[in-house]
Amino acid sequence: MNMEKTYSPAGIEEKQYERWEKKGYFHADVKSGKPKYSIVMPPPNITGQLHMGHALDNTLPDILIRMKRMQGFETLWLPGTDHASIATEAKVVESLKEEGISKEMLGREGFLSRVWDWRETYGRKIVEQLRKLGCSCDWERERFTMDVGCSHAVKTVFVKLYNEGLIYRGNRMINWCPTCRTSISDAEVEHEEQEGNFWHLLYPVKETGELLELATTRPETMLGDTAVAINPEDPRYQHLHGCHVILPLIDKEIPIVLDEHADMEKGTGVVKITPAHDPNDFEVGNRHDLPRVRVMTYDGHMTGAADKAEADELLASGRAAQGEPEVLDCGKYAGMTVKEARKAIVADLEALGLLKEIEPLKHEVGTCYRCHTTIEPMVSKQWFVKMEPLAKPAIETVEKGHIRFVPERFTKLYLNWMNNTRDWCISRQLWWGHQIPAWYCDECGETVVAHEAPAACPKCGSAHLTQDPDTLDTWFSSALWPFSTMGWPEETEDLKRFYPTDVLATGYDIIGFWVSRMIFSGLAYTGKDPFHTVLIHGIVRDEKGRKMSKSLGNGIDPLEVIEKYGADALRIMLVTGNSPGNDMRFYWERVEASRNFINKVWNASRFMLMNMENVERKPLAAATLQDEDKWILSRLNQVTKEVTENIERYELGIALQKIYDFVWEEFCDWYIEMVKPRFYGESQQASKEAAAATLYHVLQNALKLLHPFIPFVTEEIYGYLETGEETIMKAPWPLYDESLNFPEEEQRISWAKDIVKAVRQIRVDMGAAPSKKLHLTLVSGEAAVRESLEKSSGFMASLANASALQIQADKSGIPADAVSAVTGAATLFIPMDELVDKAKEIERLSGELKKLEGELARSRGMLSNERFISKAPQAKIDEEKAKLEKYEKMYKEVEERLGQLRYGP
RNA sequence: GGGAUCAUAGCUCAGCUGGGAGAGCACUUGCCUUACAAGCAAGGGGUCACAGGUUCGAGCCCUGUUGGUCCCACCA
Repeated sequence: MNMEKTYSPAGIEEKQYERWEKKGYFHADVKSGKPKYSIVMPPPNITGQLHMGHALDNTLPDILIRMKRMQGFETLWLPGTDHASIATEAKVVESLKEEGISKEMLGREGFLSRVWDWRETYGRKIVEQLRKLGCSCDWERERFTMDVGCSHAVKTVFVKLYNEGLIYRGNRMINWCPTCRTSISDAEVEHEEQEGNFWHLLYPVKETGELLELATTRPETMLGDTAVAINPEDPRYQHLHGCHVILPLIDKEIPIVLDEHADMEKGTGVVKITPAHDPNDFEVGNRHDLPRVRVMTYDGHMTGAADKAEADELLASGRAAQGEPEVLDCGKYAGMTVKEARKAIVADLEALGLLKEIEPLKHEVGTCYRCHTTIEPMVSKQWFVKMEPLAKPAIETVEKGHIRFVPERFTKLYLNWMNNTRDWCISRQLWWGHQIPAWYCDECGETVVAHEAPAACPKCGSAHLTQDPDTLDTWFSSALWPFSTMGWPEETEDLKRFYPTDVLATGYDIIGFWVSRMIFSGLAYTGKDPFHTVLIHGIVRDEKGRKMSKSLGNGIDPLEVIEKYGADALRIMLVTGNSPGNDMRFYWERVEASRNFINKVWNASRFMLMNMENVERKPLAAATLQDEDKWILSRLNQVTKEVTENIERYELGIALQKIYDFVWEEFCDWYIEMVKPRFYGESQQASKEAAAATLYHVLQNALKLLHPFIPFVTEEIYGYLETGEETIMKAPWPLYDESLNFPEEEQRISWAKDIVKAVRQIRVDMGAAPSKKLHLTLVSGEAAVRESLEKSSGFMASLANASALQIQADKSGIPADAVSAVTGAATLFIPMDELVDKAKEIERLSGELKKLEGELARSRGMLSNERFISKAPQAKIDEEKAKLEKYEKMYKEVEERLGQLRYGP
């Protein structure tokens, strides 16, 4: 036995992980006859480092997988990484910028080769970091969202949905990010409250000459107005039905249309309609067949003559898709940024007397989730997934309970998302990602959607076709992750064996992005729910409760934690005191506390091993076990049951708390202390062997229960146990065993513990030095109790530091001025050498009496309540009666003792 | 505007189906006792946000109020 006094994880963790991996413990065998249990890892982006979110994301499934593996399941935890198109592309563009290169300079192919280099570096890095965390995933099955298999799945789905009419291309309102220069989906738009203005503009009415007042938050879009809407019911404007307004600045005549969208309650009840730049207006435009006029370029400037010419040419060629917007030459405003144009247009309107007022207004503005640039709604030709038919079964499967969210409240969030989802814009104007498998004929404009580039246009026979330059939304491939990683659409062995998966563990922030899309995809393409349970966790925040972010610089690097305290400590920290779906804060003190617990486990093991050096290791034999042995075995047995149930219910924090308390308090603070006299004193060999066997059994099983949480240290210790097993990873999970319940011994040990605690308290109250040996006398009128206490006398004397312990039936021979205390089992007396302060002792006992009075009042109150007696369950009533009896007995004892002190015996 | 969630010890949080308020850290006191000072022992500290209700019994269930956080939403 050469264990260090304190456990230091450095070196040990690497060593153990390397061994596990080399031995193939993580690898799932398709052919084994065991029941399967599978989880796919939420693939981390290859954009950078492992962060706390990843650490949590992967600690939770690792706990589940490790337990299931020990329980005898064939476990597959499938890891991988995500190409993260928009985020990665931005990162690489940024890094190129430092070299003074733009992606355009490299060209598409050159750029992509740079991104693949990036992927090589960072993809590898993050996978290494997951290893450091201790993740027991099957690296032989590692996948990447852009590897051949996943790409094949993506193309298959795209072609299939296109042929079914569920994927279409068209001119629709989309969210445009001028910074990322791509469209993004509705899900990727975040709403931020911003200070803005409500500009009240005046538009002259052609027929009546009056000035019609309307309010807008975006005056710069007015050049693209193609109508003004009023509510058909609005009494104020009945006379304007069928009239027109003259759009100021460009003197263009546009109609006044009647539409429900104009809310009579809001503003002046008049709304300007800009179909090309506002989602509502787009709809109004459709209803009234209004032209769409685009006034902004894709990089956020006002359009000019060149933009118009380009668009006109496209329109004239007849190749523009239906609904292609016209483009306006904004004249003097052309080329201005949106911000500049707003200023200029407002100034010009004011000069014309057409600005009535500026009303300050707080309003929600859509921003890009990546760069927080204000989103420009635009009409643009993009690819969309028709959501309604796909969403329906995905809603049903959750409503029917086939897929369960933990905690349950997230079901609502999911359903809300699914019920309100609109068609999903999946095309991105990016290079990094799955290029859309659609080709357009250069001659006739025909669209061909296929796995491979077509040799010739099926319509006109031309050999000149060009692939759509756009790529797919990252989440399009993520949605297929649970099955694309297992070889789908091929009917692979893996797919048959491990799909559907069991649990998906992820943060609540990506339920909409990812979870919902996996569910509808799984149902649509495989006909199966991709998993039965979604385990939702919260966000790891900093100690002030803020989100960890790069811009705040408050992020804690998990690797730094691992370096300083070990992965085990980090894992405990992430699990303790946390419940599913709730956020948590990161505290270094909590990491430290976790590390301390690990060290405690380490030292308990050291204690056992040191003492077992001279004792033969024998199996547990009921005949030789003492009360305290049975007590701890009984406790372990219950903890085993509870912990297993808690983990199976995903209550990992509770499970860990229970083992933690068991190991630290019951096992270390009590049992080990109880057992010391048996090893150090002159006990029988059989007693030592029983203690050793118990220690060994309890420790071994506690280590197993702990292993899913702290895999490294438990494996390291397990190695010292000489179990004959190769690894704790595959050791059988402890089972609850009815025959190891010892309720009587538990009762007796609890009596003994109460007595020890009472003595310790007296010692402190009386200011007796801890080193001072005491004479302890226990008095109980019941023979059975005396017999029981007799059996515990060895450790009681030791734990109470008594030089002599006497157990008797009455108070004979006890000095009158002895200090005393009353416990449930016995009254105890300690004669003090020094004169005891009588008044102080009376005060102490009076305090006790008062506490007991309180208990009695409570108990009697309950039992004298007729309705309690008639309505409460009998067990509860009996329990209360037993308590009352006990307290009455104790009260009598204390009272008697006080009488003696006050008036003499 | 809709929805969710939280309010428990000085701080951060547990508290599972309602049956005598818990942990970690911090604090006080005393201990280097041969597993561990990353430790041991003892202790202080809570009208479980507020107001009602259901119940024999409420931190837990119901209603409302206040305050905080978050999500969703096409309010010009």
